[in-house]
Amino acid sequence: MQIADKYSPQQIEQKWYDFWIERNLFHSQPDQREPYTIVIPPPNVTGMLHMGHMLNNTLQDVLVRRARMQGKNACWVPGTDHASIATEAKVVAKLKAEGIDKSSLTREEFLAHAWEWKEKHGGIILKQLRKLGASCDWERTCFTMDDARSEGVIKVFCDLFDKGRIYRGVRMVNWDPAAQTALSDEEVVYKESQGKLYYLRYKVEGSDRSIIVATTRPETILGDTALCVNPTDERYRWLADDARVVVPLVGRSIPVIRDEYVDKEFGTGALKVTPAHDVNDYMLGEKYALQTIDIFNDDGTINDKVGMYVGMDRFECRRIIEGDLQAAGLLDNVEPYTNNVGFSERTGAAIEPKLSMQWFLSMKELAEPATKAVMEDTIKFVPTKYKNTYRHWMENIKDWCISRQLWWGQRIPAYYLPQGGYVVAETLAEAVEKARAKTGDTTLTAADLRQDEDVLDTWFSSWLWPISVFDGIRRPDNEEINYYYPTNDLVTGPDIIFFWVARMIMAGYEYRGREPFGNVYFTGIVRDKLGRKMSKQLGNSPDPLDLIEKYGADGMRVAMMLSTSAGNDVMFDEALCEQGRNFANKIWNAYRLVGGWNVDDELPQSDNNRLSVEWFRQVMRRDIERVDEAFRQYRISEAFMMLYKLFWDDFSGWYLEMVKPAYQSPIDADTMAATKHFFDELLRLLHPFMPFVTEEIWQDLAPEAGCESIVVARQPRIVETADARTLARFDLAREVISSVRNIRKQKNIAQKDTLTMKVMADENYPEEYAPVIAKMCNLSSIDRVEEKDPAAAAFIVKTAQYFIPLADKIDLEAEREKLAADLQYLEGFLASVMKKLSNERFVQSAPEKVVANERAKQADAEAKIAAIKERLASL
RNA sequence: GGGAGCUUAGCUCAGCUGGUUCAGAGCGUCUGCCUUACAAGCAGAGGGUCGGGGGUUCGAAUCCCUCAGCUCCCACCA
Repeated sequence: MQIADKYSPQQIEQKWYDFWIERNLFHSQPDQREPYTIVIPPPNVTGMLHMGHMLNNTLQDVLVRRARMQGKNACWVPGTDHASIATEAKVVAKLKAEGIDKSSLTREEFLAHAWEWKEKHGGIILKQLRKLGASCDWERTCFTMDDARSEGVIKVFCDLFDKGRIYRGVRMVNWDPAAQTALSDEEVVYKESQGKLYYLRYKVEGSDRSIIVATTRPETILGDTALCVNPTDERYRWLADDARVVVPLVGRSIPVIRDEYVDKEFGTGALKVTPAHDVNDYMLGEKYALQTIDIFNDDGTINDKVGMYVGMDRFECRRIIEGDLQAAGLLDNVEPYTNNVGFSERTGAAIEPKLSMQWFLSMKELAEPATKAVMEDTIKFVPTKYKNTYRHWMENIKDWCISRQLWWGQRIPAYYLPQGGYVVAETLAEAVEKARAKTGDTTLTAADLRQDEDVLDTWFSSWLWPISVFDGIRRPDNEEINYYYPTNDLVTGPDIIFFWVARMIMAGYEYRGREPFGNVYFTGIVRDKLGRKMSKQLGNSPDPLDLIEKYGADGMRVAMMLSTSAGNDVMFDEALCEQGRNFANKIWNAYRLVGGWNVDDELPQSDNNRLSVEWFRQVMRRDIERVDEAFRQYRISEAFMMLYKLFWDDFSGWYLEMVKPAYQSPIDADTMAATKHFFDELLRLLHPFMPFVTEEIWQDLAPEAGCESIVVARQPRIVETADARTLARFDLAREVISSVRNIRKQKNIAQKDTLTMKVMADENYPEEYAPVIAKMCNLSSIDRVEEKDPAAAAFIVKTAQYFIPLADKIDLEAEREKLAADLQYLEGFLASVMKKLSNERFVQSAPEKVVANERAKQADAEAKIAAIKERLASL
């Protein structure tokens, strides 16, 4: 076989992905096997693949490929999310660039544009996932706004409405003036921002005194309907109980109220109350029956309620009003001030608290079983620290504002009646029926009904995802949902634990009566190697597709595995991709070696080869067990690291070197068969992590007739635990080999120069490995001797002494120094052991095992010391 | 303001309920090698008083207290 000495992923990855797809190897349908299911966290339909997706989807693919190779019916369901606000914002921007204003379009026209955009840009991200090697069942690709999912959403809305869980009402909500929609609390991110604190002068009516009020938002004086001080505040004792003040510039007379809510320490201890534009002020307004004046239009400009600054943007207004207050002598002071301002997660606009009519979902009852599920580990969180976060949120859960003033999404199925009131129904026809029943007016037709303009929050569809992808909402008893639900593992980021994870759990219990998944693996955030978040502005976010192009998908996946541990942030460094690529190349070259061997059927298996094979068999057993255990604990990168070392060090560095025939010499059939078997097992173990290079080699290795791909081959399983003695004895041999190499290096003797070795053996001499030692060290002979050889380079492993006769090359002084250093260390070590053993309290209180071990250490150290002293004396 | 977590080699991290090789791994660094699988490699080496201080214990990286620094989540006093 003539193959390149460098592995070229670019040439083979597409080939094998196509092969897998042609054979339909990722497709799943219910059968007798145990199912293993993952639903993808649906990325935004018009999104692009970023490093976070790479991490997340690599992990999912590792899990699903491994499950598939364990003989489970593995099903990974892909799909995308319609991402209401984000997508609508993109479409609006695109139309604007074309000179089309959204407000000039009808709902239907706008949606036509939006669907067009979705068809054009939608699903690119899923194509990109194929480059990574994701083994999704593409036939099952879903979209949160396709017919099946949308019908499910509407059905759930109606159901929850009928159950009395959904209500409509006027509440203070987070208003995004850019998107012009309400947002849920979770969609608001608070950031510290540099602002000013303005001290405004409110003149007291019928007095020449005034009250100074500190505020960060002077423009909201237009909506002031009261002034509030703390009743215990001495500074305001002089105010009459029914005192009134005049709003600066506006001239409106407002009452002074007294409430404990006001913090005397802040500013001047006086608070202006604007019930329409501040959550706390709103509560005060309710409590004291204050007037509510909403001064903003939906886009954040000033409306005409007050007749001042009309049409001006809120921030512009703030600037102008500052000047006007100054000019009127009503601005006492301005100082810099840092405060937390809420911004829209999607559009970045500063949130405006706003009173408006919205739909809400009552959460308390839904939260109960969902909280329990996680706290009692029916659903396991990895890492467990997120249980606390989860519980805290669930126990303080607020009702969910589910309506959005957008067009891109599922329209709320509420229909308003001409005579007032409304009905909620899954279809228009049903709505007409309900309307007739409700009003008694049998002449009502569809044309008389007006459907609510709002759509539902995107998360109101994604919370159903683990159910809806199997059509379990519309057809709750279908074969698929019964088979695949609950899913097994969910891999996602902790940033959407409330948005998504918690709500899926609630929906799971509400609509299936049980958990939607068994385990939730939280990944960290991908950062650059300096620890900064990846962002477009910083330009520190590499394009994953470029990296795949450069290092191969396997290299990329390895980079992800090397940099992650559950729940910790990922410090990504391109050097890790390089390491991944190098590893793929290592595997490739190991195969070039083995593939190039010629078998001689007549050749008997040498002791060397028999020993090597037996040793490596034990190594495999030991490591497979360790890898299994790591997977059980979801320590996935640790599992990978074990395999990395197993392949690179034990297999390539030791085993292959041990059995490698001399140049152009043949190998015996038994050893070749064993080596191929090991290689096959290693490839299977590595396949979930590195699907492409393993398939490429595995196909050539062809270990299994009738199995078309490593994708559906089985993971190696151990039937017997590793023999610890074999492993321990080999470790001694390995130490001998290292020692000889050291001598060669010190004396500058090339590997090709043959040496001989003498051993003063005891039970710590791994004699059975003599052939291996001889081969690895290029020794022509290993002889047992009873006497020391003073004219040789010597070393000691445990208590056995080894001598390499070197004629004139020994440096006695150097050896003496080294022995003296060893001696000193060992004596110190022995002293510390003796100190413990001579301590009665240690001997009494420590467990027997520990004491016995200390005694063993003592004996061991004493024997070694004796050997070294002996050696020193002979020099 | 409330809560959670982190601090171990130059970097990224592992060290589970205190006691074997408890001070580790990978990468990087340094040294020597183009030895017919692989220089994307091989053989070696150096490197940390486990953030500071105190305590419990025969024994602490591991448990407790305290101080310092960092990160995240929740709340949102204008």
